[in-house]
Amino acid sequence: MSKKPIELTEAEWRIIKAVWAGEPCTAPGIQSVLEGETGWTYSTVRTLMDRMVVKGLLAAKKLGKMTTYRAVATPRQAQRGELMYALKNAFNGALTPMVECLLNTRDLTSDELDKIELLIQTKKRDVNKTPGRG
Amino acid sequence: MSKKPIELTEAEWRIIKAVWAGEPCTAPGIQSVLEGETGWTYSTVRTLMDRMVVKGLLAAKKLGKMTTYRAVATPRQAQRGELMYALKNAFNGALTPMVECLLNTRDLTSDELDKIELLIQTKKRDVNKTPGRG
DNA sequence: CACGATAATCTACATACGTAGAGAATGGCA
DNA sequence: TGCCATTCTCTACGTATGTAGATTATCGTG
Repeated sequence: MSKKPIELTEAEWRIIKAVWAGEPCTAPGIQSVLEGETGWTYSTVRTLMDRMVVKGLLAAKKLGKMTTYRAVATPRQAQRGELMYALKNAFNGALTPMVECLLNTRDLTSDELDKIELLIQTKKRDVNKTPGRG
Repeated sequence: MSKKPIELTEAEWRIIKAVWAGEPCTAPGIQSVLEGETGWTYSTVRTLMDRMVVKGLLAAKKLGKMTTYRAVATPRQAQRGELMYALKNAFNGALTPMVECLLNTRDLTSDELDKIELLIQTKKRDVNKTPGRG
């Protein structure tokens, strides 16, 4: 039942983010949105989108002469998939080292640190409420 | 000068982790280590390793009939690269949401939470010492 | 020195990915 | 109704990736 983790290439990320931003949408629409940053032609965008449909990342529906697309994968799922990939491969599933590496990745503002600390605190409260997993 | 971020495929991750674990090493050695989990033949392992040399991930040196390999990419670099990929594509560079998603990825033990909280606290102290960026 | 075990080299092939052109279809407007 | 613009469909091609077989070279041993 549980869908296996999603993995997206950079090109696919660009596409799906544009789709999320304006669902439902058309290939020409996405192309014009991405044209500036990528320089992709209509053909390129269309090919990518159709391949993503095959992969189950997007869904397409034909309306008259146009095809509209919407995302099947949610931002959460996609983000999760990316994280799982890194977690599994780069950190052998160990979450704390991954967080640590992330925190060292760049200088954090004290604002960011505060936010993250708050997240931890909230989590802690949850852990105490919800009986722990094994 | 600054090396551009490293990205590894799953196969490459397996290889490089085995290499890190026993540098310097040989292809037959890595193959026998990975045989159980992957079923890869010598040819497969060898091809992967040589391609990784071309990419600058590993370095090879010939000693008599054997070729020994060592990693060029460090674990830090490789992990960093993976993280950057996710950060850039899945989170548009926003670190806090990434940490948040990570924390929601699975139930954390209160031990893990403590460790992470400690990391934050340490960071906070650093921020106060080191003059902030911008 | 000849042979067998081990390692190496070369070649191959299917699938995925990035990128796109050429030509067909279709719908709206003059 | 015919033409033009818009969109679609098909095909293509180079590189990357996963996977590996066939053949050759080499080192140590008898």
